[in-house]
Amino acid sequence: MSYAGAVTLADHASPAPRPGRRADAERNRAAIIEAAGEVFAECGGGVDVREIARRSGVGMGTLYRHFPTKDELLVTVLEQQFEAWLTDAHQQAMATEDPWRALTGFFEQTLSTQARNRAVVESLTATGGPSSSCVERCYSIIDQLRTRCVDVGMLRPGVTTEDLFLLSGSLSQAVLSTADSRPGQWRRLLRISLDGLSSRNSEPLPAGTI
Amino acid sequence: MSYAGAVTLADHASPAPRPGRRADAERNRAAIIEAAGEVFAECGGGVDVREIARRSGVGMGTLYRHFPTKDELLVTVLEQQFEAWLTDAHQQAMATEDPWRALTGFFEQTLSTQARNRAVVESLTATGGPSSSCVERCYSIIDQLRTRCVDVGMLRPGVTTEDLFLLSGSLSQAVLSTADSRPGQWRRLLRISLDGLSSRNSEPLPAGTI
DNA sequence: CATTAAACGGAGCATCCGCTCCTGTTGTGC
DNA sequence: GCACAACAGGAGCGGATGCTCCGTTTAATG
Repeated sequence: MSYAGAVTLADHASPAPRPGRRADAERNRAAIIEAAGEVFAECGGGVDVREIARRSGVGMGTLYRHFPTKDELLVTVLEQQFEAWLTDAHQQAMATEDPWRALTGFFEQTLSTQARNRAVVESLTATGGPSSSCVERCYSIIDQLRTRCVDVGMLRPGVTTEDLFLLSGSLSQAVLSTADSRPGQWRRLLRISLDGLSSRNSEPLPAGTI
Repeated sequence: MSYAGAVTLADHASPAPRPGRRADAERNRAAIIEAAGEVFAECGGGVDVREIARRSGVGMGTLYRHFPTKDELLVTVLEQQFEAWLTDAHQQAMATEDPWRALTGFFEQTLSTQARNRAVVESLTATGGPSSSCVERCYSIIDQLRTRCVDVGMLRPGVTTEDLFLLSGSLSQAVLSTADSRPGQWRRLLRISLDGLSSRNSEPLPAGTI
C-alpha cells in the first residue's frame, strides 16, 4: 500500500498532545476541540473565537495557549473531520469487490457525507482546502481505486488521478449549491460524470494545458 | 424566444442613471463603477471601500451616495460583468448551427471566461451567487440550447435545464481550483461530463430527491 | 454674476474580531 | 503541606472596515 494509513494530523495540533502535560490542560484541550467542532459545523468558520471559548467553558487565554491562532484551531478540527470521512469511505471502498462499484461508491459516500456537513466543507474551502497531507491521502485512495478499475478495463483510458480528484471537488460544489433547494440533485451529475468516465467512451481527453 | 434579451440590471443600480442629474455626478458614478470593477477583479470582494474611493478619485461620501452599501456596489459591478459574459456566449451559441456544438461551445466559452476572471467569480460566489434575474437569464439560454439538442436527439434523455446549470456551476469550481497549478485541466472534466450527457447514454438518471 | 440646491470629500464614528497581558488559581513533586 | 511552575480567565488592546456627518465646492439656472 502506497498510502500511509497512519498519516494522522498530529503535525497540525501545535502543542501536540504530549503526555507530560497537566490533567486539566488535557481536559481543556479536548473540550476546545469538541466545542470548536460543533460551533464550526453550526455557524461556519467565521464565528467569533469568543463563542468557542464560551461554549467549551474555557477562557480566551487557555484557548490561545492550546491553539496559537484561530486558523490553526480551525484547520485542526476540520481536518480531523475530513480524515474521519476519508477513512470511512476508504474502508467501505476496500470492502467492495467490484472495482467500478468501489470507485462509484467512494464518490457517493464522500459526497453524501459532505451534503450532511455543509458548513464543514464550506469552512474547509474557505481556509484554502485541506492540507497537503490530507490531499495526498485522498489522492492515494483515489489512485488505488482508479488502478483497480483500469486493471479490469472499466475506466476510460487516459483518466488520471488528478481528474478524479478534481471531479470530486467539482461535485462537492454541486452538493453545496443544491443542498437547500434540490437536495440529491448532485447524484444526477455524479451519474452523468461517471458515465462519461466509463471505458465505453474511448475518445482521448484534451491535454491539461491552457 | 422565451428569454428577454433586454433583461438589464438597472434594478440594481440604486440611484438609477437618471438623466436629470448633474454632470459631475454622472461622471463620478461611472468612475466608481469602473474603478470598482478593476479593484474587485484584482483583489476580490474583500477590499476596503476606501481603496475603491481612492482609485476612482472620489470621496467616501460620494461613493456612498451613489451606492448605499458596499454590497450593492459589488453586486452591481459583478452582475454587469456576468451579464456581459452571458451575452457574448449566448450570441456565439446562437450563431452556431450544430446544436451540440452550440451547447458545448457555450460551456467552453463561459468557463474559459471565468478562468480569465477568477476574482470576479470568487466574489460572485461570496456574495451568494448572481441575482435571480441573472440566473433566470442563464437558465433560459441553457434551456434554449438544451431544447435544440433534444430536438435532434443528441442529448441524453431526462437531462434537465437544472442539471446543465448545476453542471456549469460545478465545473466553475473546477476552473477555480485548477487556475494556478493545472490551468486548462477543467477542459478534461468538461469533456467527460459532456460525454456523459450525450444520448449514447440512455440509462435514466436518478430522481432529484434526497 | 448671483443664487441655490445638489454634489463632494474625508475625518471620524462605531463595531467587530483576532489576539495579548497580567492577575489569580490549581495541579504536581518534594 | 509547601513552593513553584504551569495553567486559567477575561478585560482590554489594536487595527481593520463599513458607514456617516457636515462644512465646502460646484454645476445649473435666470
